[in-house]
Amino acid sequence: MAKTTGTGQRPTIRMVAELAGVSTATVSYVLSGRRGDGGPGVSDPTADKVKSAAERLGYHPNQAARAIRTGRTNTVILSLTMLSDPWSLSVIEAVQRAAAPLGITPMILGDADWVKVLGIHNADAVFVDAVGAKERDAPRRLAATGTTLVVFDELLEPEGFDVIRSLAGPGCELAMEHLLNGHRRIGCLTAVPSSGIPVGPRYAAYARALEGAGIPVREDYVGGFDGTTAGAYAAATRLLSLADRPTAVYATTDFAAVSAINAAQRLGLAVGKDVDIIGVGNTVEGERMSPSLSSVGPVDFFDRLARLLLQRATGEGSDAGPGVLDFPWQLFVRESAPHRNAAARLY
Amino acid sequence: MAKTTGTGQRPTIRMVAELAGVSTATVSYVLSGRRGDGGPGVSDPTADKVKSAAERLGYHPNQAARAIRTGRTNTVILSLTMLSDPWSLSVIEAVQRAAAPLGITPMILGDADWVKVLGIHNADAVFVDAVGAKERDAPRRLAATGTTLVVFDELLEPEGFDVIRSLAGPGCELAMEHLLNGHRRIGCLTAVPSSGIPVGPRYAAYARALEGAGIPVREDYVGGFDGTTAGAYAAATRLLSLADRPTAVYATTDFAAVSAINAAQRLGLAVGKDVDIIGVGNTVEGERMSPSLSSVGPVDFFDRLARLLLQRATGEGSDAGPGVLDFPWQLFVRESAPHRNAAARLY
DNA sequence: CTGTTAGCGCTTTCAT
DNA sequence: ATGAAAGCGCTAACAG
Repeated sequence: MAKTTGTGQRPTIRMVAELAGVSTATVSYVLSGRRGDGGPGVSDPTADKVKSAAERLGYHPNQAARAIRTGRTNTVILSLTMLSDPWSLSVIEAVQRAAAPLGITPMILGDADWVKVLGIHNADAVFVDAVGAKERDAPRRLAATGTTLVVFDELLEPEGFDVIRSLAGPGCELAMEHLLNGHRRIGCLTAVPSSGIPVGPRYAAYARALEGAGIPVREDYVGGFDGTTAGAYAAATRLLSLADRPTAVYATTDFAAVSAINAAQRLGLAVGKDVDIIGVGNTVEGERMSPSLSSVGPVDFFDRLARLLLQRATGEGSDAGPGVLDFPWQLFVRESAPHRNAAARLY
Repeated sequence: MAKTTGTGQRPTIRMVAELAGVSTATVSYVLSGRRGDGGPGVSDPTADKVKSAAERLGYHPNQAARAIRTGRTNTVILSLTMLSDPWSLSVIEAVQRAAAPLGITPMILGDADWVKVLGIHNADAVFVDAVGAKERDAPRRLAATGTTLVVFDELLEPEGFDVIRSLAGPGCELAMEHLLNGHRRIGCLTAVPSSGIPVGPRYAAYARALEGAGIPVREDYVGGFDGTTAGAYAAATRLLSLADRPTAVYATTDFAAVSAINAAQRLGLAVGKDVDIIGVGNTVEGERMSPSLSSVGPVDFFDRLARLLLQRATGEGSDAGPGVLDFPWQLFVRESAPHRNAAARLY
């Protein structure tokens, strides 16, 4: 078997140049694009020599070195907390689809400690899916030192970086309105911080909607959990095991709603009949499961997010500077919480 | 509010040097470690000047530039197909735990196209969780050009890279033996390629074990699916809806087993009683769910994998060269497929 | 059309 | 104890 490759070291542009009998500049030119501005600028014979030399050596330009010169890494970073959440997978999928044709590689950062990492590593653009309470000014600082950021946050104002807002509040109210049209005993599943008190606009919409309907918030109807699938499952089981269990459950994320559906079925309840369950986020997982999950979510969210991120990464799209991107929300009525009317009320 | 940061450009070591009134060499020295070999080599006053200058500028050394000099990126790449699989999450978690104290950042590559990416981007070490049929020689090529690789594969031989084997075959036989001790109608859930024919050692163990027990493989007992959670759920539903449904289900991955449990419960079957379900992989998700999932899996797998990867990344641990790392497997009997004896047979 | 050269930000001898 | 300077692999002016 021919030993086609070499020494255990990565081939450099210089080795290619030597093997092809040309200068490194020519190699760089041939491999990375046009020279100057106008005409062709390369002869076919030389180009071929270079290409075959590169091929033989298994040469690929060192991105770190290229980055240091051009300032571009051909990389975008996705900082994703909760990788197990289908929402994250949808982000990844959409960004990958959009990045591939541009020769840009999406790298995923599962680490919660994105602030430190982004201070050190460079990417053409970075998406951050959650800024914690202690890091509210980190995006501004990072943006000031040259990091191109797109953050997903309901409250942050754009200061040198883009903010994506999903308008979850109004969206979640859609979900609650849907349930209130047929239910009065409505439970809630929501991830809670260690303090134990529910927070965030998605939970707020629950409380506000109940209040608006003149229904007091029952503490035993609020199932706080730790953010894990197992936790959601346990919380749902507790809710649905109550003597006067809720006839509907509003979950602040789709994945919690999926856990609730599984828990309900385990308890022998017919979802969409004995109990209605609605989620938030409108993930494909929920859409595909059986019974399919009713949910609310932004329209065309992931693709537009991906488009913005890559536009920022490439610098293309002569759009205006950083700003806010809002997403209109919509109600997706499916099997787990069908339409109800007066005749089909569960109370 | 004081405008502490500057121009929208990342501060360089030169800016720090100027602000501190020292040379770039000194800055580099202060911030990255000892100079020379022996004695201290830095005076406290200068060190302080440098540190405070760096602080004020929000300076962090540019990793790309550092990489080009040192050849180290302080990065490991995890190439993970099937990010939704809890197995992948366990890998990520373990590697992050092990990498953090070393100042190494794990980057996740969700892209299936790892060969191309690894040819371009550098990392101190790379873990690859699956090599497809068309890429069998890619690891060797990459290793020859200087990439430090750890691949997870049952068959590949180490040629300049490490191979991790889980010895799934013998492990899966453990699972089947467990089920055969109480069942004769045993179904199988397994992801199948587009060809539609089940492959791989995990499925082979199923067929072999049945054969060994003198039980023919029934085609309608083999639930092939597309690798997604939803697909596994559908396949399990089909299996368990058969007139003479299997009394036990062997799933070639834990996540498929979890789907099977959900499907069984949806159908009103008591898991661990009416039907036994066992998985492969022994993930924490399975362990924590209710009923807890019986499974087989390697012992201490993720931590040892992480240890090896980071050892390769740092070059520490004066171990021998690349080789094969085998993992002994073990049966974990939990609620979804309890111990059975002659008296408790379901046939 | 091709080669020479400077320099990106950083580390690292080697002088001082 | 500190600084000057070379050079990592690459790209981009500018000559030729």
